[in-house]
Amino acid sequence: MVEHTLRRTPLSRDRVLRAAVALADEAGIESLSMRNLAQELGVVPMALYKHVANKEELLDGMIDAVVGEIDPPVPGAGWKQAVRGRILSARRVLQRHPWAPIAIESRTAATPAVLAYLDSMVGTLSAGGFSADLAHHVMHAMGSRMLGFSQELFDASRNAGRSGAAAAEPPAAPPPEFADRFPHLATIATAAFHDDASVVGTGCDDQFEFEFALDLLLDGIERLHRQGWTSHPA
Amino acid sequence: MVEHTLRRTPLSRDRVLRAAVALADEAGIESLSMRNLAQELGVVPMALYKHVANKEELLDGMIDAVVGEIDPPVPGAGWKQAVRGRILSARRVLQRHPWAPIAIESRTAATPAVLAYLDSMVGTLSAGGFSADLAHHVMHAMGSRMLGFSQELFDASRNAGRSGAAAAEPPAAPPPEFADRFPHLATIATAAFHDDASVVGTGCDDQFEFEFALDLLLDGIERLHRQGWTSHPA
DNA sequence: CCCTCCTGGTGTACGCCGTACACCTGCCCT
DNA sequence: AGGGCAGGTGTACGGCGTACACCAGGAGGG
Repeated sequence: MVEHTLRRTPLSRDRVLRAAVALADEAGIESLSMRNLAQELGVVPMALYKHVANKEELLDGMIDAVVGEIDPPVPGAGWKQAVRGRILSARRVLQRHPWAPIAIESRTAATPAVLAYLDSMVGTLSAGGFSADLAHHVMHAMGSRMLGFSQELFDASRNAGRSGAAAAEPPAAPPPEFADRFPHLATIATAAFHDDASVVGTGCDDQFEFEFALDLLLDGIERLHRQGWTSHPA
Repeated sequence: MVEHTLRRTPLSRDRVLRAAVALADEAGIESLSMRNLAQELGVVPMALYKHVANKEELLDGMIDAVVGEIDPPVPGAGWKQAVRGRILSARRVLQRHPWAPIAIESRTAATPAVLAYLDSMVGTLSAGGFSADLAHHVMHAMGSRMLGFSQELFDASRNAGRSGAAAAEPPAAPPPEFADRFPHLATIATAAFHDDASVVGTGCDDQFEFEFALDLLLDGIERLHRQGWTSHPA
């Protein structure tokens, strides 16, 4: 029975969560089923339920795991650099786990790790002299961007298809009638000075666009903060 | 056989789509199954497949239907008012169809109506004197907010529970340990000057927060536009 | 006038999903 | 030695999307 006792390290909530994250990373969130996950762990599906209550809780655990990967705030910097740096770290994390945005958005309530992250973000703001009032609105305004979401309308990276980093197929040249039906989109798409201009949502430098929006927000926030904004601006 | 021939108006793609939207509106997107929808229409599930290719295409059709509800741009105004007004209209539409954000986000590619909407938005910008370059970044920066998404981290309105407008249960008072674990969040939550201060994500004036973020972006954009921003700012 | 074809609704069936529930096994503690 | 319990197992149920074969009944041509 040696083979039997050595066959595998016993399951644990942690091992389940880690395997789930790995599976979602490499096969896409849509192939994360309790059955697939169990198979991956060499175990029968129902065994998982001894370690997570149900699939919802499994997802919550996965989210907490990835949110925990986000860098802690750098201590020295001012609020703006601290917030900016942390959000960019969050973005890096989410890029390692492309399923996470969908998973987080689909949850209705926040998980502990997410709350802790947001709490620390608010802490950075108050340390920077923000009123609770302004900090509150800022948190809302940043919304899910706070967690590194690019929240594009069509997010190519969100395909979550199989094999994770598999070569995204060449953007499938825009059909010729595209320019006729959507002339303005065609204009800004072909005016995409970055590397290659192909179709909307591709040929863009995602990182640039993300920082563009982030800095637009941060600059606006800084301005409000400096002029001591309070609930009745104009 | 009169009863038979009169029994119902025949199905059509349009009737299917309309019924699907209605069902999702009142019962939540999670109870929109081909089977439920068929039952609602007094028809066997497979009958639907004579009018939509599959569930994906059904969702696309639904999205196009609701995006089509968004007001056309008001002709007289400047770009800023035009964009602002249209986005607020989009938001009103999405509030009538709380399932739509989830549905739109879950799609990987844009549908025709969405493209048309975005195209017209870009048109407004170029008419306002925006370079293709800046207009491009602006579209990215606005992201899904363009369609009226509030894109909060935890969006209470996104519960999509049964019976649509059913009374959201009283916010379930924040557990006492909340303030200990997340002191900063507790601060901005209880400092929620709006009507009632209860827990993060509630007791906030959603409309106010949406416009706050929207104007933060629009003001920043206006500033860039006025100073003739181009790809190399600082 | 009949026959044929086509459009659109039907019935059955398959393979996937999450998970309830009863069961069994082997270890730890007394 | 024996009892309890943590943790892995097997079976089963109801729901999902949808493939595929079928059939009714009206339209159109001979």
